[in-house]
Amino acid sequence: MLNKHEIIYRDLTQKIVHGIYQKGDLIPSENELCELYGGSRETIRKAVKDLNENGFVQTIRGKGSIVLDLERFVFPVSGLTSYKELDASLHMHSATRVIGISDTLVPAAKFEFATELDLAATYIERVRVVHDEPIVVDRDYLLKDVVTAVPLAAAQNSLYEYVEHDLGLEVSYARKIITVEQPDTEVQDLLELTGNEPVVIVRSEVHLNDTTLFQFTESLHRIDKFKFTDFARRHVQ
Amino acid sequence: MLNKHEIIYRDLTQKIVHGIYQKGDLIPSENELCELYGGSRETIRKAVKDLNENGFVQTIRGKGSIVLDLERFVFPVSGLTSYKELDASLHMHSATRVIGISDTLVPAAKFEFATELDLAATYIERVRVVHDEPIVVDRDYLLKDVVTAVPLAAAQNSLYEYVEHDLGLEVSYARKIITVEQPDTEVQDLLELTGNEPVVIVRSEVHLNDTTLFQFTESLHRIDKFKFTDFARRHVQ
DNA sequence: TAGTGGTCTAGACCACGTC
DNA sequence: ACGTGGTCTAGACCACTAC
Repeated sequence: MLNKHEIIYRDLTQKIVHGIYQKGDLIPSENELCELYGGSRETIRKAVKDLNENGFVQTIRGKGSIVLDLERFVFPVSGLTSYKELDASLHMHSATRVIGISDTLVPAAKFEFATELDLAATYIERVRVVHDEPIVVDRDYLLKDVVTAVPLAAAQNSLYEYVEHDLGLEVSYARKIITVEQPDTEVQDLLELTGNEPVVIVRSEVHLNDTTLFQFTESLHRIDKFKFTDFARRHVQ
Repeated sequence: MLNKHEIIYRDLTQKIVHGIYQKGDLIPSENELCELYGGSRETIRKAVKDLNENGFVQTIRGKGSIVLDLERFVFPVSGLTSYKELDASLHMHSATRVIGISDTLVPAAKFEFATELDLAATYIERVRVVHDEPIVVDRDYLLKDVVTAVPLAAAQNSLYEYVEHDLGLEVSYARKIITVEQPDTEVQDLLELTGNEPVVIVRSEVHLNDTTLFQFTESLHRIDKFKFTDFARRHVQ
């Protein structure tokens, strides 16, 4: 069940995406939106705030909310979105090849935020293939404390769908570190790297809603296929 | 003048940073905060929402807001923060070397979001030096339509301070694209690159509060010094 | 001056966690 | 049952923009 402000948000984004409100237009004023959707102003304002934060509109005091030029859907760096979801929203027609699932300990050396040692985990290694080219190697460590086992089908389809839908866990937030490094030989093979190119590595530490540490992830991207985008707002400290 | 919810937000962040509320603790409940700060619940909730979004706490329904482990201050990828501000908040002790200021047209080929051609701009090229090592080359194009001239002192100190404080403009949002590419020879020289290493390039298109396009930026980072962090929350589409 | 967004309030009802 | 956060309301006052 969606909240009222989410329903309003979605309706407005749809109207922007479908050109009912066009780039440069003002969307209806907050008071008009109150009448249109039958909501109070604070509720409408939550929806409009989300439009702002996601780069759909720019709100200007005394004037209104202007629709921005949105050409937004390339690979996002920030955010916490599963590969499966990206694939769906970007229509990438990508395939996933599962290299292996096994039991290991989390390699604490790789994850500087890993404070505890000898964390038992299920290790999943996958390659993302787009147009027959390997683009990304994903290495996931799901902590045994939280997820006891991972079926192959979940790794092939979507880990997050399994974790959230089947297990009923709520993935909530992550800390990420992005670097550029020389890959090990296994990754060189998997990504079919010929020269000595480095790869972009996004390492993250993912937590559940109740702050439980649940997953470490390493995504290794071929640099020639790496193109991330971001929409940022200025918040002065 | 700060808003009430901003004052409350700052006070709470200070208490977390200084350990008055420690990692794993619950901060006072929203009702208690209402009494503590003499505000209504929606006002307190705005402050707490900001704490969540910036990774200070995790709010759990029926339970409270738990202080997270914060080791947050490395170079952020997302966000829109000037180098000068990063320098100050990270205590990087960096220096800026201004290579040149001149008049040019914006090289539209580099910025795929640059729709119009032949935009007149002031071009500023700078190198950021930390511990005597060149780390980043910043290339800024400030549109002549908005900023007629840039004094050398502004380039040496902080462009954003000049633009926001002296000119009274409000920098508001940006679209960014992050890639890894081979640099041109000038950048190789400036960054003292010996081999054939690529660089990380963050290109952005920056707008003012009133949606005016105002600046194009290209930041070229040495990959061995590149380490970005991010705090991300999951928002399911 | 009228309309816009920005902030804040006091109160209501609900869903969830704890005990 | 009680306290927690999550949502929504109706109304107020202010600051800014446009005319």
